[in-house]
Amino acid sequence: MEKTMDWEQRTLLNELTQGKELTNLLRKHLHPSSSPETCQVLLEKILRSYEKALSMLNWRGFAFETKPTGSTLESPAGSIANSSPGREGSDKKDVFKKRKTSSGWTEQVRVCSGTSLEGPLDDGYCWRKYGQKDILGSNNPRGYYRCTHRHSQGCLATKQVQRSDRDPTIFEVKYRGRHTCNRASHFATTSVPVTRASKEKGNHSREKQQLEEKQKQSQEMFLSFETGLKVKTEDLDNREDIFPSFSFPVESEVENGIFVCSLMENDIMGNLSAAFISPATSESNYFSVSPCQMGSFGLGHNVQTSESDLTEIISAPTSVTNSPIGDLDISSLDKLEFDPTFPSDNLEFFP
DNA sequence: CGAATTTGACCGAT
DNA sequence: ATCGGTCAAATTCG
Repeated sequence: MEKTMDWEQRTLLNELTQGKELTNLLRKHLHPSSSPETCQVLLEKILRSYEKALSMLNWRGFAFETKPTGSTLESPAGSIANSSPGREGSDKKDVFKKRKTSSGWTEQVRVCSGTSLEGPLDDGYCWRKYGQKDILGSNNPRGYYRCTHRHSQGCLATKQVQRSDRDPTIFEVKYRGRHTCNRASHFATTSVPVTRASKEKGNHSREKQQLEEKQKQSQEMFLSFETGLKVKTEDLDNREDIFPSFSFPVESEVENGIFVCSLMENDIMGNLSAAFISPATSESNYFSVSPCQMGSFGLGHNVQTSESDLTEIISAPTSVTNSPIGDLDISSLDKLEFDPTFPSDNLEFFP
């Protein structure tokens, strides 16, 4: 029975089941005799479970294909039957069907890689590359990444990274999905690495020209995001195919206070929706997330919202040792100043 | 040897 | 047929 489900379904089921069980537990603890802390903890867990489940649903666009469960059900990800490399047989996963893939990118970030041709710095999460594509009309290929903990924790976050055509020091990064993993990343371990200096893998057994493309993601994300980040977001999915805004007060587990960009993705559609997306077109709201000290420059600016998808662009000057990025226009930074008062480890939007 | 990347094929949408 | 996103076998990395 469960054998036949793919991991997504299992994860989803697990989360929901867990939510239910936890809720029951909570009910038992509702007596005055119980400690409020316990309840609090349970509550958090419950929320997290549901959050995760919701994000999965959101992610998959919601379209399940009710399938005669229990029988057959090919081998989705595990693959058993497909012995031949090219899978033409085509029993693929249709357990969940993807809905239009077009929209759904939550946000787009422009990242200026610090030193000349470094890769697109790390954002504090562990990503695993799962594809790369040449994009029509672009000179540079686009790389597709998903959270390393996808299978282990069911974390659905993904991102795509593409070097800007115009300015090769800039990477456009689009994030989608929210991290539900415990960002197992270290970051305490990296003791202010300043020099990644020689990352020269001397031997180029195969020199595709993409050595630059790789050798990025190392664990020094620290410097990367610490410069502060301004984000502007807006609704980007036509509400109709989005989840009927749910709202958990959720207040994000900001345990480490590492940057929290990801947190808005889902929230945008979910929690914050009511608050933020009203006049869909306006270019009004932005959040500013400025996790760390040192942010001495944070210029945000927005470019135009893209045609249909309204993913917008935010610029995140992340640089290592660099002066405030010059290439992004400084035109509109008056109003967006950096607010130093921002709590570093607890973000709360909403003025 | 396990984990991450590379890369061409597959697939859904257009 | 084309394009963008994903899969997964093969390959490389650590």
